[in-house]
Amino acid sequence: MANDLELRTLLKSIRQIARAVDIQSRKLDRAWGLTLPQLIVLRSVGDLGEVTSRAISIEADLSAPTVVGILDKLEDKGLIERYRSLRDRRIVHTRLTPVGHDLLARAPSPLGDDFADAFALLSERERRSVLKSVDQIARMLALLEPEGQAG
Amino acid sequence: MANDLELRTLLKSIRQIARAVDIQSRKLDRAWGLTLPQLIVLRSVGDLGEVTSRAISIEADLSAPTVVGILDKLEDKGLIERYRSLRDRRIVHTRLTPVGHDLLARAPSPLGDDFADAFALLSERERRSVLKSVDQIARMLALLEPEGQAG
DNA sequence: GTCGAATGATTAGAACAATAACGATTTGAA
DNA sequence: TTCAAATCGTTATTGTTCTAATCATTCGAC
Repeated sequence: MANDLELRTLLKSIRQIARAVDIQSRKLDRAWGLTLPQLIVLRSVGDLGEVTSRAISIEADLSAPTVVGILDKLEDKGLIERYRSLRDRRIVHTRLTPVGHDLLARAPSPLGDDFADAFALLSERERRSVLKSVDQIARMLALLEPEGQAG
Repeated sequence: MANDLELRTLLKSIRQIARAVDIQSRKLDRAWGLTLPQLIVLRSVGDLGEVTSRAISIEADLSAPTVVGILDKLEDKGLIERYRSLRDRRIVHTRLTPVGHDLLARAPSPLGDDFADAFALLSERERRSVLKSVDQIARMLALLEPEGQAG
């Protein structure tokens, strides 16, 4: 079956990507004191304004507990601040501090400026193909998540 | 810059993939007692025969310490066994036990049979495009790894 | 008003994964 | 032979991430 070989190749590429992203995250941390997930969450806060944890969770594709852990770290670093909603005291809003806003403005491309440059060098056709394919994989994998999707 | 938006989209897809793979790994663990990295390493051992840790590390795209940790778990489960080389006592060889061999033969597709089915339904043209694009991203990201790559 | 269900955030626990540091062994040069 | 360098594997430490369980609060039925 040619399919099995293709699946192995695909899995290997996916693993390489995951590993490279992880390594890039550590590099980012050494250089900027922010890991990749932290930068992504910080960005989400910057994009969404005074945002609930749940909204960040959806925007950043991270589970709620993961978001909380990252927000804890960002708060420790003084980049964000949290406060409970007066309307509904279950809800916690998050917003950037001036320091966080400043850092976000200076932050590099999350996957690294080198990667961003390399990506920019691709033709528009190639970029489109890449985006489409990666999105396709993401969708196909996401289908499996909800238990009992069949029907 | 359209590029920035594209990079964000790409990053988001990559994150979705990473998360879906992680969730799939936990599902695999519940059903088979093996996480995805464990299955991948077990596969590598099955493919490569009596193999050194270093070779597994390269084949499976995992750091040496990570491989050791996974081999520890596989050994605890009785799926592999390790023994020091008589020629060079620094080297540790790994091989499948009969139990490991049997489990490997029954193991499901690492990304899930549902995903494998969905992938098989794609046209050959689509599959090729996906494989090419994902490999392209993997290569572009891998370029950044060696420190001081700039020439 | 009161009790149970639903919702939002959080904590507890377990696994993967990396870098850095270490120990053991081999190799090669003096 | 003896010591330095290289190599292989391992341990220590830190960080991300999930699921499951918990706490506080709100909403709805009565």
